[in-house]
Amino acid sequence: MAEVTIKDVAALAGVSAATTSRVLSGNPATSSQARVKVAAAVKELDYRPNAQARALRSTRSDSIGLLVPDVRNPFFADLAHTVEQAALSQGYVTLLGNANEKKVQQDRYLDTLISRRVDGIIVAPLGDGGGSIHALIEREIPTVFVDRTVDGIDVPSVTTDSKVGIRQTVKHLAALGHTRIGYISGPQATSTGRDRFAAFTAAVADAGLSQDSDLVYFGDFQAGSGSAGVHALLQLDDPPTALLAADSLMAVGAIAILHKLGLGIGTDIALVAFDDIEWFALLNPALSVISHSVEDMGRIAVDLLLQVIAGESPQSVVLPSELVIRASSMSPILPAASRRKN
Amino acid sequence: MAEVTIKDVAALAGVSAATTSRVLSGNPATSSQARVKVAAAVKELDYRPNAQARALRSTRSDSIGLLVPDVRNPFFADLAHTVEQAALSQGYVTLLGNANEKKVQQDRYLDTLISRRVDGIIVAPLGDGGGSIHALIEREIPTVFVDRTVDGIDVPSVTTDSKVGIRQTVKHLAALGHTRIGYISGPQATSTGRDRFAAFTAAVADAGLSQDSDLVYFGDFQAGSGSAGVHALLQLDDPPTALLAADSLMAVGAIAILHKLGLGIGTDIALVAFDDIEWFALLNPALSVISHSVEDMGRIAVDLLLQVIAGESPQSVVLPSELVIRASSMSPILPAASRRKN
DNA sequence: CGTGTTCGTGGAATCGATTCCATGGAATCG
DNA sequence: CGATTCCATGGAATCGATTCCACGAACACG
Repeated sequence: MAEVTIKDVAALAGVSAATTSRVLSGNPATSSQARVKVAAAVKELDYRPNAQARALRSTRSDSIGLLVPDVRNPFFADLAHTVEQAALSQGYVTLLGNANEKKVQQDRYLDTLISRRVDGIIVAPLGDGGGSIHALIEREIPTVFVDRTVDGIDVPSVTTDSKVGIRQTVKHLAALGHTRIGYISGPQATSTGRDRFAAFTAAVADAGLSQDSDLVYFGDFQAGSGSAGVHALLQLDDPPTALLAADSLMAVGAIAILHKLGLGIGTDIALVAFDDIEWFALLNPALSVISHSVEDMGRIAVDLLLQVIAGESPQSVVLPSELVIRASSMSPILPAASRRKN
Repeated sequence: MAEVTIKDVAALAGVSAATTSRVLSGNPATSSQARVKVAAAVKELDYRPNAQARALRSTRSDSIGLLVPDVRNPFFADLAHTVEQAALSQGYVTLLGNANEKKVQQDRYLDTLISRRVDGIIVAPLGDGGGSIHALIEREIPTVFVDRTVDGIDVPSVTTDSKVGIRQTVKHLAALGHTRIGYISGPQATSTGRDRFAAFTAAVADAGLSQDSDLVYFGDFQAGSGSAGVHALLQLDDPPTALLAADSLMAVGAIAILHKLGLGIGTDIALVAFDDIEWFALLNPALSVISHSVEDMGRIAVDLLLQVIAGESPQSVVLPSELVIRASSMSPILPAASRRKN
């Protein structure tokens, strides 16, 4: 334990620990001689303050927590990246937790983050307001929801307005002649799952398309359920001619099984995905997507959180979504006769 | 500041803080009555120990740091995921840092992690052994390198033996008739960049293929340089008929520009990428890859780190790599006459 | 020239938990 | 039955930094 402490620095600089601390924290009540002597001693000893001790006394840790449902989901990886960069530029370090789409793991991480006394938490929540999410509110720990929200819990949030993008998509598909659109939905236990489903239902009704409830498959935002969804939808007596997947991972699963079944995306069946991912444009055919800005979402989430930490009560922000048409949904529908049936 | 401390718990339970601490840390020197009373008080007050104070006194923080060069690189996102899960199962939380392929940011994060007194650090290093990497060693902070290493710095590591996979790839491409293979290399400032380049050079020589140095483009492991590399290689007087990209992001860049140029992957030009990513199999045509196990890498890195923390000196581990042939490199080479030239 | 500010500084208390040490009561042994 | 061991327990020191408070020197003003 040859740990260098503030006392060692103080001794070498020939001043007290109190003065050393003042110099290090930029307190103006210090003489220039003290400043240079301390600076020299710090350099000489390669001193790094113990963040734990500092946090214990000053009750701020200069760190925030970010809890995402799944780091491997490119959308959340991007989010982690932007949040982390934005936080860093404000002097905060980000502790990343991965709930792995499991409520118990979410609770486990929230507990840990609370224990470590992070200054605030950004979370894309899953489940209802029970468990540790509730504890956050009770302890008045600065919290911001990102991407998703939780009913009955009133904290600032940054979310996407999925209505516009989904309405555009349905209209676009209808214009190509599609009347039966299959929807691979997210879980109704998440706010994004519910919102997008509601938006889809409304858009389909408005466009006068089939509202057959068989056309909706409820997945879990993971790749596997995208495959399962396609499988189920294609086995209908009157299968859909276009598909909309409520997130990128389920779209990946859908693409995988469509390949396997030998169905041509964009020709045999149209496909649109929610969430824009760099690679989707590289697929052949390129995938149409409902795009929304991760960068804005991450940046704004950090902004809001810092405001909450500062004691303010910022308004929630809703970001727009927008359809980006690519080859996977460009061809007009084929006459029924020439379509294969699975 | 309605923070619940161990004293509150002690008071409610009718015992001292010392006893409460013993109960909470599972010290056997406690009576069963004390245990039940403390447990009840903890529950009643919803007490969470202050991890900072605990770490300050006990000099362990039960946390490890993971520093990756880029979270948005799916390979490192996967790595983050497995490391985090493996660490969690051993009772450690992971603090994720993102160097963003920048040495200054790497140093910034290492400093922060050192300040926070993490129990150990897993890092995929960039740059030479200077800066904060050096400080890690000097302070004898348990460190493990993952994926990459740093010359002259002797810490346990988990890396991939790229030789086998690259040799298989070159042999495979040669068998299809390719004689000029373009190589989009990683930066020579990273160990993986150097290793893979050396392996490629050796394999090409062994197979008796063209060793034209113009066939090598030096990129930076990011998508943009993949595009730039393809661009440069195709402008040669005698352009390559097959390409090998040294990581997944550069492969993504390569695919993007090949699409843009209207060149058919697997037909006009063969393409193989290092790093297996779930989506690569979904591309049309599916991408041939040199695959290595991220799961193993992450799990073993955590294993090694825990051993180092425990004071042992484990051996470094080298994992195998292997060629997975898919459609992007399956067709025999076309006769030169029928190939378009760019 | 004395009184009153201003200003840099050091001593000491403090944050919340862990842990050494001493204590007193119960259990065990000769 | 007295002496010894054992064991649960509480008091107090401790980890490393921050910050309140008081002190003394320097300076300005009347």
